[in-house]
Amino acid sequence: MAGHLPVFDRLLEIALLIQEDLANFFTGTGLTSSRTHLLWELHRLGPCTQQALASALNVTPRNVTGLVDALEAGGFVERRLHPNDRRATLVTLTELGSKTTAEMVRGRELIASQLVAGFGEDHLDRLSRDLDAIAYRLHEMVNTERPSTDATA
Amino acid sequence: MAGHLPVFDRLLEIALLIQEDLANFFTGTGLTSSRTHLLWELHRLGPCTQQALASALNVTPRNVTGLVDALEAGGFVERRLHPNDRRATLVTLTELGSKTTAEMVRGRELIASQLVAGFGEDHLDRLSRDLDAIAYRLHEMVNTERPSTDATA
DNA sequence: TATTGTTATACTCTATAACTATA
DNA sequence: TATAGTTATAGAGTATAACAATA
Repeated sequence: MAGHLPVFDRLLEIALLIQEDLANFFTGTGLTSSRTHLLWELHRLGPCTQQALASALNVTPRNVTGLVDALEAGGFVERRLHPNDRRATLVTLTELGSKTTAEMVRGRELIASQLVAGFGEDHLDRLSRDLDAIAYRLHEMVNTERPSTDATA
Repeated sequence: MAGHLPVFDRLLEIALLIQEDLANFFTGTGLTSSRTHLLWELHRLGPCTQQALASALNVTPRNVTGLVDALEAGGFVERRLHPNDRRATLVTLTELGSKTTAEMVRGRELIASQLVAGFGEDHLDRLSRDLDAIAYRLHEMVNTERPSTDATA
């Protein structure tokens, strides 16, 4: 019966630490976490429209405008003409942007490997499966409209 | 050599989902995540000064002023006179605040148990230990000034 | 002199609504 | 008519700096 809270608390703690750690990692690049996130999606998606970024980041198009403005001012991305649609802009990484995302990839790998250094193959597999299960259940919980815990008035 | 990235990615995913889920849980209470966080710390610490809250939340005292203003307006907390120090205020939970934090405790336990439902005792222990190790390493990473990954210019 | 909380100011993220230019 | 991106406006979180009251 006991034993599940420690897991949850650890996960929460880890969630916060990962954020801190990642933030720490990018301090000095002049990037906020939102801008970092956009840059990361751009790296994953390749050049794309602001609409696509808005969907990927789950924010409004207006919000993307602001983030792209800032990243453009910082020299990380460029707005280019869309070949087929003159309404749209194609947001693309500049050289600095590419260098930065390459750095992000390396940093992510470094942190990832340090996190579980010394864990054997089987150990990693087992842990991965557990986390898979947990992530799956969380997805379910998020998508299931919470059945109202009767939060009082 | 391979196998650590999945773990990291899952942890990141879980981190985001937990946030979403918790946010979801408190939608309707009219509480933002920052205010929820303050309420939670107040629940953990008991009545305390804004300075103490600022330390606990790792934000500036000025920030706490704003959050307490909002929570006070919402009827969740009260500012009381500090018995020994007339400069300070003692922030305390109102009845509504206490009811809300009690709800938070229940919600946390519900989520926590659903997360690992069906995991046996040994399984939970093993997982807890793994997460302990990971949290420990993250603490180390955050506290160790990143040894400069040579982020270029 | 140091500390507690506040006012003043500013920046970032975020959202909605109305508008322009395309499609 | 619908879509892509923008301007206008607003609210929340956060920070620094200056200031009042109190220690």
